[in-house]
Amino acid sequence: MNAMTSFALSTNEPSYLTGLNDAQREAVVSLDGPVLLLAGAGTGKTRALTTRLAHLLRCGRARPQEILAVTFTNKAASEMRERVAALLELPSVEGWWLGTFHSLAARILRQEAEGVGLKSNFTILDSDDQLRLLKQVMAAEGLEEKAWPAKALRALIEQWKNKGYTPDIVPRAEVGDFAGGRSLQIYAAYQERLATLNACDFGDLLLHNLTLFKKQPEVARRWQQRFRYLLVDEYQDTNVAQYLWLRLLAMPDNNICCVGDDDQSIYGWRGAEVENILRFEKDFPDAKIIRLERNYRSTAAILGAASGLIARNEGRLGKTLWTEDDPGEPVQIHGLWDGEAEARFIGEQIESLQRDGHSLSEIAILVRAGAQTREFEERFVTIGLPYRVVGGPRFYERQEVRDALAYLRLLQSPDDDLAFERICNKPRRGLGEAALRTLHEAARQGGISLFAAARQLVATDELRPQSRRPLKEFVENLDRWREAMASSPHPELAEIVLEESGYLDMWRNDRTIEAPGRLENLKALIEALAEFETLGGFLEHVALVMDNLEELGGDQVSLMTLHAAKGLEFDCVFLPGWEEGLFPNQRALDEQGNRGLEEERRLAYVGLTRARKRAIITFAANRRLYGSWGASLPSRFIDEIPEEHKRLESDQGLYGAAYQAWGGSSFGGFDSWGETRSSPGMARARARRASGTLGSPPVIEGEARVIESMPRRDSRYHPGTRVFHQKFGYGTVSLVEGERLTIAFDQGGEKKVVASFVKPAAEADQS
DNA sequence: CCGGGGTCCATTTTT
DNA sequence: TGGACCCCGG
Repeated sequence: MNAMTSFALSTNEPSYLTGLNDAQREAVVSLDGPVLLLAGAGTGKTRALTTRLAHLLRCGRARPQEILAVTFTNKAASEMRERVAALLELPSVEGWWLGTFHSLAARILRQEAEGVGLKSNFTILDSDDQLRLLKQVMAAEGLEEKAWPAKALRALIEQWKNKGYTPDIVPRAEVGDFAGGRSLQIYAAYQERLATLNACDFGDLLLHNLTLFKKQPEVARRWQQRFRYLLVDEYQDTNVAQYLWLRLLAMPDNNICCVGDDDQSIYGWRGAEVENILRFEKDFPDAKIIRLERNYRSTAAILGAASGLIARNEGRLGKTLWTEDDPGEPVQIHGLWDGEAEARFIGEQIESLQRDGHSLSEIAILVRAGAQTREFEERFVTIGLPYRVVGGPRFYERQEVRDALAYLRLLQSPDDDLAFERICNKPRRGLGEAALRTLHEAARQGGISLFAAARQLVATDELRPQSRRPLKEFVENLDRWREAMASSPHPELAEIVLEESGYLDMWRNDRTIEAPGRLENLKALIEALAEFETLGGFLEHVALVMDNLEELGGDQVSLMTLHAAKGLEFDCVFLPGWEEGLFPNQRALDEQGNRGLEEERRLAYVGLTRARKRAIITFAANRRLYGSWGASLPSRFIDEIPEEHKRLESDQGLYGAAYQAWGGSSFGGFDSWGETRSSPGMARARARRASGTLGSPPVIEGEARVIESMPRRDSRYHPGTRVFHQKFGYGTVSLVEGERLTIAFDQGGEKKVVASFVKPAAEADQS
């Protein structure tokens, strides 16, 4: 131990320990041996974890290079990096072994690639590449794609990899009859293809690590000795492969600290094993278990509601969250007539909160399934309430970005066949299917890559001139650009490539509404490129950090799934759609039984505990599902929230009627309850009839206020005016009612929109 | 090579 | 209901 630091420790406590509660402090200073830190929602787990890391260094137990700190997401990793750097007053923690499972495994694998038959510069394929490769393999195996969807096989292989199975050790029982029982054979062929391509998919990163450590114990030993202390975040989300990897690396000293919350395990369907955390004490017999139970986030009422709910689950490790906070308001529960009324109600509540000075960014709507956001979006567009949907398509997954990346990958590694295939005819160069088939044939025969085959082929007359000419030009271009890599900085090179290949022109000439956005994205990509030293470094980043470029909007309500909300918090949280079948989700129940129900309940727990001050649950008595209407029952989870922590806001007996239904009594008051299905038209008519009596403020009131708050009447719009809307693109005004415009959008049909949300098409064109 | 139209399907999602 | 995907016609 370093003399200086131990001196500091013995005389006065390090400053970073002040302000921690007893449990947190214990979590920080219990450095040796296995520690399980059970950290309930909002109990300051990240703080404990980062402080522990800082403490390990400060008291000289380990040097940065000897600590392995693992998270699940890039977001969590960067947050941890920032906080550790801040704690230790370092400019950055560059080079430390702090990252996601995948990035850390990739880093190890780059150093050990030969051990599993790869070269150190292997390519990391994302799931899109993976799918295309799999399709090729399946075709080669003579499987009909229609009968056996490649996506299903990808899912199967992913499951196997999650469990740590290489093709040679997949248990018989795990092989279903997919592809006529040949799934395992295809898995093996797929792995072989990957090896030939010098490529890995995400699952391989960990799997290769496991294989390597198993086959070469001395390599394993080297890494075990290197990492003297391990920190693991969100341990309840680990799958078998990750678990095995951690156990291996932790040996022999088992200085491993796992942080997690069994009650927040919501990724079972993705291979996460709650059992990992439940079994911790058995895995590590001398483990120390520390509970963080003091909550710093929510009111006592919210905690009471959430705790009461989660207590229904069996097989928990058990925690009792408490707070010194005010009881606050009980959780509100509102029954509404249908989804439309629900959206209207929540819209009004938000406007009311806004009037009371609440910031929209402190309000979230958390739904069970992504499709539920739609109804809210429509409503919010109509009333002009700013919102953002969290978790849309991610930046590096966009078509244009992936195309551009394929160009860069092809420069970096000429033998990247998947990249070659992706862009050899983008923009169109007349290299269609026929030409590609010839190329594939030549490549297979010569045992070379597509690019190498192309180079050979253009020197012969095997291809017809219409293909040979553009292919020759393509090959020459690639050669030229690759030469330019030496002299031009890579952002500049990227620009040259995209320009000279005609790729940028392709989008400039594209008349669809997406085109300008795509060009923007390409610009952003080039800017991102500038932040990296090398092209290779950038590509590694892209492969593993499929991040969204954080769009910093103004003051907006957040709309997202419950899953996406994990780890976030808001003053006020709306939880719509708490209905049997929707939430808990019927499919989860059907497929997983009680296990599924418990995971749904944990999801409900996660939802409630996102709220700091206020949580509002709603349910609809009628819900349109897949186009047809059905009556729905309030979720059993509503019933499970302790009485003293909830307030039932019964509208015209709707709530009571529906709610009592759970107790087995009949639904009174509504003649439609008996019907299970009815036509949309009828339901709509009923909804209209009912909305006036449901006690929600009449629609007109809300809209009148919106109109008042408008600066002045905008006379720029008339029927026939061309306009542009941020989300819907271009359209033509068909009706003007004060500030409310009815617009026929070129894509997406007719919608009612507040005038301030659009601008004349002519203005949009200029920018 | 595009788009119209038919068909099928329908949690949750990170790396 | 709506989207994703596929097939075929112009």
